[in-house]
Amino acid sequence: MGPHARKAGCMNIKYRQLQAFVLAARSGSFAKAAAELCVTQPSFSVQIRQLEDDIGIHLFERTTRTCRLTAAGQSFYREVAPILKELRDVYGRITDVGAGVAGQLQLSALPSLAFGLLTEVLGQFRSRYPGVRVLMREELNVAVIDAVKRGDVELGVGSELNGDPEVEFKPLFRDHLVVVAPKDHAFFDGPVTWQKLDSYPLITLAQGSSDRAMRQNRPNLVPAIEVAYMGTAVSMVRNGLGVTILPSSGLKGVNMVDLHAEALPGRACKRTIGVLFRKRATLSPLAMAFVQLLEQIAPVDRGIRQRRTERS
Amino acid sequence: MGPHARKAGCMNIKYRQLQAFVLAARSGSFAKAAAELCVTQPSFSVQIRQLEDDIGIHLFERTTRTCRLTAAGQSFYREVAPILKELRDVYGRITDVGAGVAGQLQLSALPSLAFGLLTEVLGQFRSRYPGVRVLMREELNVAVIDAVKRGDVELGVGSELNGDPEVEFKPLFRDHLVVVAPKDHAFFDGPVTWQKLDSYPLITLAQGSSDRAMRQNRPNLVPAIEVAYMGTAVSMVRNGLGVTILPSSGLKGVNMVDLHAEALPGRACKRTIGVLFRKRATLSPLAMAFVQLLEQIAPVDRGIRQRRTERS
DNA sequence: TAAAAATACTCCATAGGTATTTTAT
DNA sequence: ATAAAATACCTATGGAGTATTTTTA
Repeated sequence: MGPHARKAGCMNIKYRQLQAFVLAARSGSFAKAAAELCVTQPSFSVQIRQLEDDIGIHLFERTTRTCRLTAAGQSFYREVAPILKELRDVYGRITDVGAGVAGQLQLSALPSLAFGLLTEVLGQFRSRYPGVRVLMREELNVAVIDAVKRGDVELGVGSELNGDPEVEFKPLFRDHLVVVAPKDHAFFDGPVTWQKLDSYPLITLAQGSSDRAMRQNRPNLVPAIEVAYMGTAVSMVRNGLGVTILPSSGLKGVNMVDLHAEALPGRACKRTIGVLFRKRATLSPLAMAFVQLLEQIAPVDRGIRQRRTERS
Repeated sequence: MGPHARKAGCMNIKYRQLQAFVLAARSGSFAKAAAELCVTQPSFSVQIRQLEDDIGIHLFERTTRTCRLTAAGQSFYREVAPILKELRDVYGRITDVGAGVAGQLQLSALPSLAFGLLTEVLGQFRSRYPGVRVLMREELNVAVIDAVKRGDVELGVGSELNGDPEVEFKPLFRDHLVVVAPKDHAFFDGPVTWQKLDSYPLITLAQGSSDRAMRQNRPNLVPAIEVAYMGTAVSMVRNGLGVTILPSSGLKGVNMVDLHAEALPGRACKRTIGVLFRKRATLSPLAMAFVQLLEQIAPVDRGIRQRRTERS
């Protein structure tokens, strides 16, 4: 300890001393308690003695053979023991969080990703960290970035968009819009273009990247049907109601039997999907593990996607 | 730390680390918190770092300029802060007890002593330790010894009687029975004897040392009046109802105006008054202080008593 | 006599200090 | 440029060890 150790209100509480006291009070023997604390008996004796010196009162009435609590010791025990237990519990919990066997991971992702890729990643994540609660929000890209920026979630998965100065972006893979239609549909006779979409009933998602791209590439295009969920759109396509535009990353999560998807050229049709997190925030071990899993799985995922979309 | 430090269930909680964490969380600045904790900033930084290492999770999201709690840090703070406060409170209380500014002193004394001597001692004791609660029982000598022996009270004041092996006795002064009568009473013509008591109406206390002595020295003596309190007996004497026998130590507490007291010879008329406490129980600082005061005041007290009783 | 606590001492880990560097505002 | 945190290094306290003594049941 330094030259001017004890100043205003600095009380010299030592956890070990209190722990030693509680153990001794419980077992009624210094030797036994010392064993429980994994220290030698002399060391233990010194701890108790120091605690008594610190607080200025004898807690044990002892001979060399026995030790029993004094009146003060009893009341101190009754007060301290439950507090120490609470402290141990809380400390244990946070340690569990540190070890990844407890805690929670809050993340926000694009609905298209939540559907396919993230479901897979989360599956592995949960088997690795069964005790961890995952809170996943599914929202539009701007909302994802906003949630990350405000600290509502630790991790976001989506595109960087304009790039916020407070948000870090770690790219994972390229995503592109595809047209989905029945396998033998006339749409796939020749190259896929935005113009061709004028000729068939179009099913679109009310919001999202495909909607945005459509407004940029073909502003006058009027969708025949607008739906909220990708699954709904794809199902309608399978039943011959029309064609739809989806981000390639979302395909994995939907049933593509009898359907075919092909990349759509044009502006705003490609984007880079990645992980978003607060700039210079140290990621929790859980978040880091999650990102690592994402990095492992995402490229594989992209491989599948390209095979599908590049066949024409 | 020794060779095999960390065994079963030994978690390495450090009060200082937690205290540092709570302070930093509160002030949002390591430097400020370090000042509050009366340590240098580097030392403080190290503490926080070590806590984070111990629990395996980052509690602060920090740059060299700022530090704010991570999500885990926030929840840890909410859990730990109140526990630490409780701990400080409890520790503060027991320290107060140690310092004698709080706590309680339980004692048992003979009624005759409680009246005079102990009232004086307690006056000084209370002015020295205003925060200490004193619980005084007034009871017969056997009950005093019993209370000490059973640990109901820490200190007893009375005579040793037969001497119990579990009870330590520390003599203070000699006490003797005196006859109390009006100043000019015929009783004081010539030496005081038990025989003479036959000739005057006797007022006695129902129980206690005077009663016991009477049965030994003059078994057939029948008291004219039996009362419960010394004050009552003395008042009756002053009003000419008779004479009474009291222990000299009790005289100080009663109004002796117009009265005179003189020592009574015979068996069981003298006894040594002292402090009683459990053998090899370490006395609390409060009890020790009390005993010290008793030792200071008791001899003075005895002096007064002797002057009064030896005048004849 | 044996068992349990206290004492004496030695040693190393760690808390705390000072000086300095880094970095974000 | 400045202020705050991090780093590096040194010192000394204290905690833990072993060996021994004391004391009482």
